[in-house]
Amino acid sequence: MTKHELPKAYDFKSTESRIYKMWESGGYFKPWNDPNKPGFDPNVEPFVISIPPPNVTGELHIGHAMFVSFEDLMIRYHRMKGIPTLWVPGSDHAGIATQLMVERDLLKTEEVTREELGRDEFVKRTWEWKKKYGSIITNQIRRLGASCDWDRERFTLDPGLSRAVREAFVHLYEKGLIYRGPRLINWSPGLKTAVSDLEVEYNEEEATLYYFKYKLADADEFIPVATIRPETILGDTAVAVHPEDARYKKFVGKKVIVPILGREIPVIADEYVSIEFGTGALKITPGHDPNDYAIAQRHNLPMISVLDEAAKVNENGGPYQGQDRFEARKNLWADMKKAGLVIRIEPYRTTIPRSQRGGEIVEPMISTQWFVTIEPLAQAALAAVRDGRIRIVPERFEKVYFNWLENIKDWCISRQLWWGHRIPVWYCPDGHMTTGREDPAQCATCGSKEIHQDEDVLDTWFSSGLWPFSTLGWPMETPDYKYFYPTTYMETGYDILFFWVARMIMMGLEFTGQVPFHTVYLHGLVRDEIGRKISKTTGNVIDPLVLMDEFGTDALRFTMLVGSTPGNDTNVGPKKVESNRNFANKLWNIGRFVISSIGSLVDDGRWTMDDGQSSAVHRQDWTLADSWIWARLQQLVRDVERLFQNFQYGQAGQQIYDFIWSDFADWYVEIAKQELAEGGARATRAADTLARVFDMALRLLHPFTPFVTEELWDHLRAAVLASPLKELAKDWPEALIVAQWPEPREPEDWEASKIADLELVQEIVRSIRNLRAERAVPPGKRIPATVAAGAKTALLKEQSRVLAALAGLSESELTLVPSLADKPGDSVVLVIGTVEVYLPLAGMVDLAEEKTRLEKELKEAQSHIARLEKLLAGDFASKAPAALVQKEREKLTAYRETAEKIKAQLK
RNA sequence: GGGCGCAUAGCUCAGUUGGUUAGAGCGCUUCUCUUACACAGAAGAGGUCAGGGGUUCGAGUCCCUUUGCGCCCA
Repeated sequence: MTKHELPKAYDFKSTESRIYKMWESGGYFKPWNDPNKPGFDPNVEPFVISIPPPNVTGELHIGHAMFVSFEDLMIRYHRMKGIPTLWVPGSDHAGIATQLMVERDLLKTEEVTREELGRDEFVKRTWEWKKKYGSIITNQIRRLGASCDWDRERFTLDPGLSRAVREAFVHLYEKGLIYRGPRLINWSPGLKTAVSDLEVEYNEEEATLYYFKYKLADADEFIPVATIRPETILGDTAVAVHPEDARYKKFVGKKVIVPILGREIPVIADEYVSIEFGTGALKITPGHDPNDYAIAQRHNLPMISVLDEAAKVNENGGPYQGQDRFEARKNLWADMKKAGLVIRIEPYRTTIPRSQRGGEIVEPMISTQWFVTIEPLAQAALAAVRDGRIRIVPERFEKVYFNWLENIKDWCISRQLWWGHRIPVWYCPDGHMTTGREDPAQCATCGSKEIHQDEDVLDTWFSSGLWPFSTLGWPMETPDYKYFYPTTYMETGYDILFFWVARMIMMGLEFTGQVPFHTVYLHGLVRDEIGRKISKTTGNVIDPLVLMDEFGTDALRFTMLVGSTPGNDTNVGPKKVESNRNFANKLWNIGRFVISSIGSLVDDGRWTMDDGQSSAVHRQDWTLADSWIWARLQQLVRDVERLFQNFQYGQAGQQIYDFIWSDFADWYVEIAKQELAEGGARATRAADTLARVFDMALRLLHPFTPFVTEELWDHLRAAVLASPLKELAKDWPEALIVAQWPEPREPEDWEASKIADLELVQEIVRSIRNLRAERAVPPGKRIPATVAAGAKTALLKEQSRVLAALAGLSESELTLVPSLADKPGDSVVLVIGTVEVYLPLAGMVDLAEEKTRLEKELKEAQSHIARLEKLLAGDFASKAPAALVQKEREKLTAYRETAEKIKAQLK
């Protein structure tokens, strides 16, 4: 392998799909311990994630990129740890979304509505649509590098998963936890279906408050009433006042007349009414308002529906029948004005319920629907988190979870759609209901053969709630179900904690008797570059495909993963992705250097391998730089492990990034260049360290940026195997994706001192570079230097080549001595701790300027001395941990020495 | 109304058992196409960690409070 084969810049376009195919065809995405295969060991605990199923006909958006990045990272990390790992992919039929999409398409291409086609034909067309477009999203998820086991891909309408839905429904029905009946529900007039409470969004908007008169039936008096929705007057069945309201007390028990319609309705007293709010009198429309519905139940009031399924006024609306709700509002109000019933209107801000899909105003309506009695399920779900069987990360979302489940309302699960799981209930002419795991041939009550199935389908979330176990075969006790269930992590956005996570927990406990997963990890939502919510109307949609085309998948993934904290929203924009593309390129070029260095080693047959690779003991022939980078790497491995255990993935990624760029590339590689130039054993050792460290860095980085690391590692492995270092790679597998994860080990004695020593070298180099830049010494010019290094003389002599190379010193003119009798004239002096560096910059030394500079440094040292003296004189010395106090004492000593040196210079 | 989060460099954000010189990316200034990388290297400027109070030897970090912004639930 020579560097000629590696292009100068990382070309993700020619790499990503090739690598993905290699992984997939190599079978790396499949768990190595598989209950369906010979040699299966049931005692090895697997790591399992079920994918949050995307809409089958949807297209990739930035939210998908987010969860895929996190889940793939979790999966790859555990896989590299040698744990049998399964990531179950799949998609969701997304009832409303898909049906709408197909309807829209049919209208456009064939100018036909679904009603014209009929149910069977429409469902057939939708399946065709699914077959045609259903793989788009999964292919896009592949592009993100997702290492799912595609052989286990599932779809919520698959026969197996449909059987699970059927079983779940029948189970709840037989247990008496499912019922059907007329209730006030949220109705979407545009979609002509019920939606659940969660699918309605409430936003404060500008509205109008209409004040009008409710005339008494038997007196020439009226009660003033205000409403936002005048058309609901048609459905009023009472006017309510507070029992203590002095203004209206006298009217309680009397009748008032519904405007225009002339119906008489009672005036009732109820504590719910607020005396201060509005006029203090409330019209009651139980058929179209949830609060009124509750009041009506307390007072046994009749309920009148005045709107039909398209939100047009029905036969109960008298002259307004057939008018749209907003049209009727206008006309009724005009008529009331003519009748002298209008008081006034005023602008008013209030919350308007809108459909999450489409944004139309949702109408509360009485409708016969199917419901799940949710309370008992919620109790079990509460207990599972309370007693720690399920952990939610970050923890604060537990509170949100508790609060929702403690106040939960029955779940409306029927939808007036055609695309979905049809409710498995049949009716006979007498209205008896029959359900069962198999389609019935006759009514279970009366034996009638004239039965027809319920027209409605189930809420898509009803099937999604079964996802972690239905995908593994439940209700069948399949080998997969027995081994892989319960799953391990549930990773998803906090926005679907109620929609999905809570329901999976409830349903998992109810149907399988087990928690569906042990840990819920909630990521934040993606926002745009300046923190705005992403929406089509704002026009700030971020297309992950565009970002991947421009910067590569690894760059996008790294952006998703790094710089965010669990449960907090993340801003994403091209700038960030670009800088991470640069990181991938940096890594690529480090790789080119490492690989070419290995490639140019001469095999003289004298190189023998060390014992152990990942936990290498400190070697006699290691240079300071070798020891330092190895010690830093061990620190990194420890930190990354700790951070992964705490779900601090972003922080872990940041540290790996910093290590690779700031330690390995900026310092070790630069030092290694000079050692490689020396040739012989020294060069081989440097190449050995380069190879070892780079190998480990690639392993650590792999879960974050799988493509570039895999590609580089393959080249690295080939290069090592073809070099005198070949022993190093003798246990490496054929692909990084299954390479062993670096395991942390306890710090060894030598590490701290080697790190400190190299840090001194770094400080000296930085000081010299700084001065060179300030004095505009030409970058390429090698300058002489004299160093009085005191106790550090031996160390710095050993590092003289490194110093010279990194600081641009002339090695032959570099003098290192413990101390100087006379300080060199016409030079600039740098004081670094106890080390003095003299740079004879002939003609560039301005004595006054030097004095100012040194005085400034002295002042800084003295301020530290003062601070530390004060600190150490106080309670700190007695109360703080001894090691810490010792550290501060050493610092003080060092500053004092520095100050002395500077003072001597100033004399 | 209840709950939660956020406020740190010009911008976007890290900083999780409290440890004394607060970091990154982008942007900015100066220099360099040095044989891995200009998608780069070197040097630099830039922060009273929203305000106030408290706990502590020690607070960006813990507690209370005020202000502003955002989200969720009703």
